[in-house]
Amino acid sequence: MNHSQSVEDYIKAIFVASKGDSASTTEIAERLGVNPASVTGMLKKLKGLKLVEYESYKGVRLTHSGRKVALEVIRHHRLIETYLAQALGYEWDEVHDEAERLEHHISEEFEDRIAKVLGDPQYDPHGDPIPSKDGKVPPVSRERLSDAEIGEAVTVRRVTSHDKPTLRFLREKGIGIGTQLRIAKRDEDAGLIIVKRDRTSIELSEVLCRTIFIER
Amino acid sequence: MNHSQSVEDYIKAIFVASKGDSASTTEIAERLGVNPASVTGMLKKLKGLKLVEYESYKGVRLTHSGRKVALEVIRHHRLIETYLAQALGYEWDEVHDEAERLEHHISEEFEDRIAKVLGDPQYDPHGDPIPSKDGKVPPVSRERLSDAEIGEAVTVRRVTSHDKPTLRFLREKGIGIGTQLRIAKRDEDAGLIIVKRDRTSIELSEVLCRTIFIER
DNA sequence: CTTGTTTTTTAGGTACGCCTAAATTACTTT
DNA sequence: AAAGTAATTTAGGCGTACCTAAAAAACAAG
Repeated sequence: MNHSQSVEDYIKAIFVASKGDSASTTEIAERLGVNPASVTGMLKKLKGLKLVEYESYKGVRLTHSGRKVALEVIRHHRLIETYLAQALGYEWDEVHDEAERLEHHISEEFEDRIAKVLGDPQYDPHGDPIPSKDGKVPPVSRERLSDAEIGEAVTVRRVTSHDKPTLRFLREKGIGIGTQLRIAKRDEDAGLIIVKRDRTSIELSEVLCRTIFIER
Repeated sequence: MNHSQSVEDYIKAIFVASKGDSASTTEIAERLGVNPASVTGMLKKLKGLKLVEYESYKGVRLTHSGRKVALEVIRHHRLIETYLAQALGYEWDEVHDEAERLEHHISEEFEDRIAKVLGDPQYDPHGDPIPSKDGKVPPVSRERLSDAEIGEAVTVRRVTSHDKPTLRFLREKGIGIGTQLRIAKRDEDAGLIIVKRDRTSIELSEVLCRTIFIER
């Protein structure tokens, strides 16, 4: 039940890499900034811990208990991010690194206390869902800003790009979770979408808009 | 400027072990729950990092820069303890372990933010002084409750015992930092000191009273 | 179905921080 | 000053998690 920081990092990486099906050694290696050869070694260890199902050359997937570990780590991460933003005034582009380091070192007690102070939040500052203690993941929007029609009024619910400069850019433009936008124009050639927040118009790249999830 | 958790733990242990003069290998080993042979190895490493002055069989002492590291780690530890107590409602007997793990993993940014939220506190929940960012240590009382005279009225300023059951006992008796007490009686034979808090009288062992520092 | 490319694994090695057992140095006592 | 005891260091190992280089398996294309 208690795993090394490395183990937790691998499990988390496997969880996000294997959307549904299984994850490849290479992708895990890339996510962790580690050599593929090192991943192979760790996968064998994780198999021994019964956290993954793994056969040479066939990819990995989390076991039930591996998935549980992943959700716990992600819960820690997102709760900490939320706490940093709400209680300590961090901006949404500043929370990730701090949470990344802290997530492995807080106790159950600490987790419970910050969750309580925050009123058991369901979403973190990026709109990412915070798994509950019993492993339930709150629902998320699957509609992308990039798919919205001209003239539509939408509310920003989630931003999956965690790139710092991008998040800072959005913040400076006054766009965050809960912001209301209207699609004003699209420039397909330049790959741009022009949106309006109140009366100000903002140019967003199509690529960025694919990471912004909305409610109509 | 950035050290491993082990290095930080050793430096902290050396700092507290070497009150004034130099620390012995054995004492450091005991404090860290580690084999003396392991300490020797680490001391050589620390010497290479210029954090300690060390010659075989002669004991260790921190260099200027080692002392700086120690004060930083202690600042982290005590700030976190204070934060846990003030912002998250931890009791003074619950803060140590959590702080011990977190102290190595918080950023400067985090340190600054919690210090600010707390209003740059000078003392932690046990009354231990919190070194300032530039390495100044606030003054502490050197008068022990065990040395107070019968009839004297005193205020508790610091408890250096960090033993959990002891701290819990004091808390349950309503004794904490800032509590006013009057020395009612002494039983030298039994090694007891009877104090009064408001109208209730409390029996404390002489040994415990030597870890309680007061203001008269 | 064979060849070439990509992915993955094996083999061998490094750094860190710990361990035990044995040797050495320092300290104490007579 | 010698002998015994205690503290410390040396020597040799272990586990974790990483690396590079080389071998092997899987995949893709003609």
